[in-house]
Order: sequence, then C-alpha cells, then structure tokens
Amino acid sequence: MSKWRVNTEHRFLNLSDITLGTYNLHDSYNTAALVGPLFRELQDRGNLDYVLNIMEPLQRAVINMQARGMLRSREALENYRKEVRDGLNQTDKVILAADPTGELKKPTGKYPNGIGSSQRLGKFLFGTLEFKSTKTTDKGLDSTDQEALGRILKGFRKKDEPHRQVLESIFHRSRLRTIQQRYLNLEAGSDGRVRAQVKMYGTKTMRFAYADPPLQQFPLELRHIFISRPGYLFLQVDYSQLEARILAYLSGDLPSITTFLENKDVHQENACDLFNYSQEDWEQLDSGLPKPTRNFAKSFLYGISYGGEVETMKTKTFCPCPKCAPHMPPTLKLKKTEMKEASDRWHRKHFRVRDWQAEIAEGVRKKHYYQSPMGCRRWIAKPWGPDLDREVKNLPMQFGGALIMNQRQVELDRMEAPIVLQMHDSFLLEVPEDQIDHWASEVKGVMEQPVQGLGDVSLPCDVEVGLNWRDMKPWMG
DNA sequence: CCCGTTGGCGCA
DNA sequence: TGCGCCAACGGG
Repeated sequence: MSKWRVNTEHRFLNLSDITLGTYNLHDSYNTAALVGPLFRELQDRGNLDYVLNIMEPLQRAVINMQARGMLRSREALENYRKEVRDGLNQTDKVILAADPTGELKKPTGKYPNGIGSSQRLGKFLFGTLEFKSTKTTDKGLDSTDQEALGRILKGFRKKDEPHRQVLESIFHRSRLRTIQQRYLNLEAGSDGRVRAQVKMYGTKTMRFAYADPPLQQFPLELRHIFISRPGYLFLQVDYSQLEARILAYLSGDLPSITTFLENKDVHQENACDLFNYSQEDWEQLDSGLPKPTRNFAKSFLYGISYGGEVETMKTKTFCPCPKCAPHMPPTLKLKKTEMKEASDRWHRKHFRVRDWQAEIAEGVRKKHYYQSPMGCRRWIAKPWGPDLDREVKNLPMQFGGALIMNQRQVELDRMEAPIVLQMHDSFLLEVPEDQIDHWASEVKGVMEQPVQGLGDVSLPCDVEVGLNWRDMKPWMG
C-alpha cells in the first residue's frame, strides 16, 4: 500500500477543459513573469553564479542519483524484522510484568501497551519504582530518554538490583521500536530498489537531506539490508575529517594544519593534548592510543570548537543490556574539572580558532550574510542571539563542506559516475566488479582536487568496498 | 556544539 | 485533525 496515492476523485480533475486551460495559462504566465525578478535578486544577493554553475547542473546529478536508487535485500530485511519483533516481545514481557499497577498494559491509540508513552513510562519509573529523576524535559517532565535511563543504572544500589533487567529492557526497547517503525517500513519499486526523496534546497547549510526513508540517518547496524546487484560492488569514498580540516585552514590554526600536512591523525593528536599525554606515552602502548580516548577527543573537539560549554556537554549512552553491551564501543567518562582543563588547554594551543570565529560572527552581524570562500552566500535575517551566534560559528565548516561536496558531485555526474548516495562527506557508488579500480581512482581524484577557497589544499579521502552498505572494507587499489 | 527526519503521544 | 513535544537515528 503506497503512502502517496492519487485521488482521482478530486474536484480539480473533473473541471471542464476550458476552465483548466485558463487556469494553466494564468499559472504559466505568472510563473514566467517571476523569472526576471528572481534572477535579478540572485544577482543582487551574490548567488547567481553559484546557482548557474553548481545548483543547476546539480539538479541533473540528483535526478540521476535518485533514479538509480538502492537495492534492498528482501531476505536480509525479513530476517531483521523477525529479530526485532522477537526482541520487542521479550522486552515488553519483562517490562509489563514489573508494573503492578497495570497502567503500562493499557493500550494507546496505536499500540497494544503504553510503554511507548514517555509520560506513562515516567510515572512508572519515578512513581511506581521510586527512582530519583535526574533529568527533566524542556517542559519540565521527568525524562525517560537513554541518558536518563543510563543515569539511573549508574546510581544503582543493592536494593535496586531486582529492577536491573527492567531498566535494561526499557533501554533496549526504545532503540528497537525506533528501528521497527522508522527504518523497516521500506517502499521499494518492482525492481526491489528504494528511491528516497532527495531534498536539495531544504537545509540551512546547503547539505542534502533525504526522506522516505531518511537514508542519511539509517542505523549503522542494519545498513546491510542494502546490497549491490549481482556483478556489482559498493564503492565508498569519504573525506577524512572534512570539517576539522576546513576549520584548520580557514582559521589559520597552525598546529592543526601541521598535523594535517604531515598526514597524522588529528584526533589522536588532540587526544594526547587533552589528556596531557606525550607522544612517547601512547607510542609505548601495544595498540597505540586506546579507541575510547580517541573517540572522546573526537566528539569533544566538535563540541568545543563550535562554541559548546564543558558544563553542558554530554556523551552518548549505549545500550547496557547483556545482549548489546559486549558489542558497544567502550566509552570514557571525565570529571567536569578535567574537561574544563582539557578545553582550556585546547583553546590555548589552537588560539586562532576563537579569534577567527569572533571575526566571522562580527562580520555576519554587520552584513547579515556569510560569504563562503567556496562561492556561495548565506543570508541571515534573524535577530542576533546566543543560538544564532553558535549557528554562525558552525556555518563555515558545515556550509563549506556541503559546497565542496556539491561542486564535486556535479563534476562526477559529468563523468557519469554511478553515485547512489551522498552522505555529507562521502559518495557511495554501485559499480561493476571489474571497474572498481577505475572508479576508485577517478572519484578519489576528483574529490582530492585542490580547493580554491582553501588556499588550494587537497582534502584527502579514504576508499572502501563491499557487497553491502554495512560491511565495507578499506580498499588498497 | 551544529545540521537534519520521523513516528507516537496527548491535548486543544 | 492539527500541532507541540519527546525520543530515536545519523553526519560533522
């Protein structure tokens, strides 16, 4: 059953030919009359060249990409559906058995029980089970999200132990329910291919957005349901640390620029600075810098370099249930004072960043637009405030990254590169097996071309190949 | 910190 | 039935 069904009974379709003709005439005339003023406005606002040179040909590229679509494996999808269904039956059984009031058993409009209602779940956790709430929603209700559940589990005492399985089930359920409802209902064509809607003009930063389904947000663990057709492979080429590099070059942050030019891992380097390690400290370890340390440095860097305060920064909580926990990446927890020190240390070393951001914000505040060196202008009409300030401080990186990607996609489309997906900093292609080497070097070549707006530096890419979208392996050419 | 999409819920 | 809120997922 299609979500988009044409209503052939619509009154508009039953109007007389002369009425429809007259309507169409007016419609066409008035649309055509807009062209002149529209072009003039684009010119006045400094975006005509970008629209003509990039956005116009990009439309063709997007149409081609959308038409290709992605093949979904019916079998993999079915297997996953069953797994999720079984998992939900199990979690719900555990949760409902723990509620003596029976309040959670009452159905909601759509679902046979009320676990999905955050209000009722909150009453269960903080009323019936008497846990202490440590987090509220914007409206002041007790939060039941993953972070809140994680905090409850962290503060567990002996007397709480009987409820451990219930808490873990609630956590596990929230993820499963999202996957089931949002990502397992796929509309595929008769050829088994999913063609998502690509929104070219929807975002503030000129990134693309996908809908029906939202492919850019597809959970990593079930991306394997998208497979390449027989005789073909997926080829993925992605920029390494795209925004971090743009930040370094635009702000003139010499320590980071040096790291990038020497082809070192910037997150590893940041991690050493943040935790006060010397190079020798971690080089002595067998496996190099521990992964959790590097991961922490990575998200920490994004947080602080976009104006985040250490006091309000949070780390993702992973599912603590016995089934998931062994597969989840280890995490690192730091004290607030340690994080504050780390942040100060980072800003001292990368002292250009804050000054440069202040200059950007000041310019935007005066001119009401941000001019990207990558050739497009973003107009901003909102009254200034702390939120807009941070938004503007993020703009050069996210906007700039998107502009680079758009320009490269136009070029790749002209070469008829079989792109099936654009993922913010990477392209996914579906190519014949015997053409992998060809397209790997072609795509990498285009993406690594010098960026004019960035002092002609090249942004390096990594290449991966695989039979499905999840299990991609590095490609050495 | 920034940028997004989406389904369910509960209330007007 | 329309709408704000909540919570989940991803990218940097």
